[in-house]
Amino acid sequence: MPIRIVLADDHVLVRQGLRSLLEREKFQVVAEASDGQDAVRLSETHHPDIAVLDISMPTLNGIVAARELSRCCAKTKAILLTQHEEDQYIYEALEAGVKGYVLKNQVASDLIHAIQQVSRGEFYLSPGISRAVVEAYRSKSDRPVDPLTVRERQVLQLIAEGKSTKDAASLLGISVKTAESHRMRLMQKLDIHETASLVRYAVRRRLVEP
Amino acid sequence: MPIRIVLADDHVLVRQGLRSLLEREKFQVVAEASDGQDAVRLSETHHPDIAVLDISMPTLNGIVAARELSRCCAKTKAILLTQHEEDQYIYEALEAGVKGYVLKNQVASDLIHAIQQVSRGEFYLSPGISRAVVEAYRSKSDRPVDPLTVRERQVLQLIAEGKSTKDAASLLGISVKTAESHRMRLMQKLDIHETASLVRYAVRRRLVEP
DNA sequence: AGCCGCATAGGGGAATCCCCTTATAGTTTG
DNA sequence: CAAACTATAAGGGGATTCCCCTATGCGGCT
Repeated sequence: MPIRIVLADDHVLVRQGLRSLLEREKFQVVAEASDGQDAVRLSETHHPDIAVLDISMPTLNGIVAARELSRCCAKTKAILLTQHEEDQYIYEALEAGVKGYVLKNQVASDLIHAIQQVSRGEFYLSPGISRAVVEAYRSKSDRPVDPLTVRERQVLQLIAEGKSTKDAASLLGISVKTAESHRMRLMQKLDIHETASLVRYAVRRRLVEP
Repeated sequence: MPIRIVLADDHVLVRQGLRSLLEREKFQVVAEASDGQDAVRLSETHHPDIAVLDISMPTLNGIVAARELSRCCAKTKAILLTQHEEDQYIYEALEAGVKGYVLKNQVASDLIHAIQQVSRGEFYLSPGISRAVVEAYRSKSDRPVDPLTVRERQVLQLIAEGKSTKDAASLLGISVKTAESHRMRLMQKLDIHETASLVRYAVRRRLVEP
């Protein structure tokens, strides 16, 4: 029985390329998602062994999606794909229950190994980020976490992507007033008072691409 | 005789995914490059029919590399890959002699078509950017690296810094309504309709720090 | 001379943002 | 268990954004 995979990346072309790679290795890609919410939804449906998640995705980024997955689909193990190796989110990723962390500027065999290793219940980290992991753990005590809750971060990401509060609400399946509440509270927490600064904050935090 | 291709993208994983896709379609990938200089060098060596170039690459970005190619390897036709639907990129790309322009959030068949069409000597543009191309050709005489006027850029910067239109107006010593006019016109020019996207644009253009 | 882009300025209106308040229910933590 | 935090929802209201529209004066180009 082949290893079953859900594949999430917002670039269709990249996604199909990865799919082609994985299928060549006899993995079974049971579903593709172009955003975090889809990735979670499809994982709930298909119960794959592995979810390969790009970090920068609309609606839910890969880390938040991984956190969701560890709640709703404990069987599914998340492997994150990322472009940047100076990623300060490695810590959060590990905290979110991610089992593998693969850099996009590694060779394909790296992802293959990651999938095999993770599906055996082990961890996998791309070469070159071990240092970053150590860094992350070292500064664990004085880590500059942003004080936001998961929900607030979701709302923030959608706002920064250019969605209105109303759009964000319907995308998250909550009331407009609830979304407004989240938005207001996160702005209070961050001591930010306009959308513009909010967006710059989100860009700094790599919640969205500039 | 298969169509011979040089493939350039700084993310190895993405590159190998694309290669897998292309080889499935019986194209022959004769070389891979992880930056623009390599792409040019390898094209000089292998004289491929097509060079598939990611736009964002180290040393030489895809557009500059395409310009080099049109000088040194006239036979090789450049196809650009990009994430963003940025109008001014398209303009620069066409000026650089690019024959195809494919968005990463298009399906793989789009790239396949692009390669086939371009190798036949035609142009190929991903659906959804034709409008931008028309725009680009319409204003062919002046080169809008950034299509904004000085005043519009000033307003944009202040907006992106978190100032309200009113604040921007008083900082520039003009009427609120004038500032609003500038703001509206620059948003029209950029085809942007919310503050958030405006801020991300300003960050990309390095008008403000994220 | 006439057209065009640019900066200036304003009217008006619908939608959205920003911020205040209150309230309930569930979870986590001390 | 109580306290704290979180997610949910809602009412209200002033400020701002977003997008129409018109209009004037200035400089440059053909």
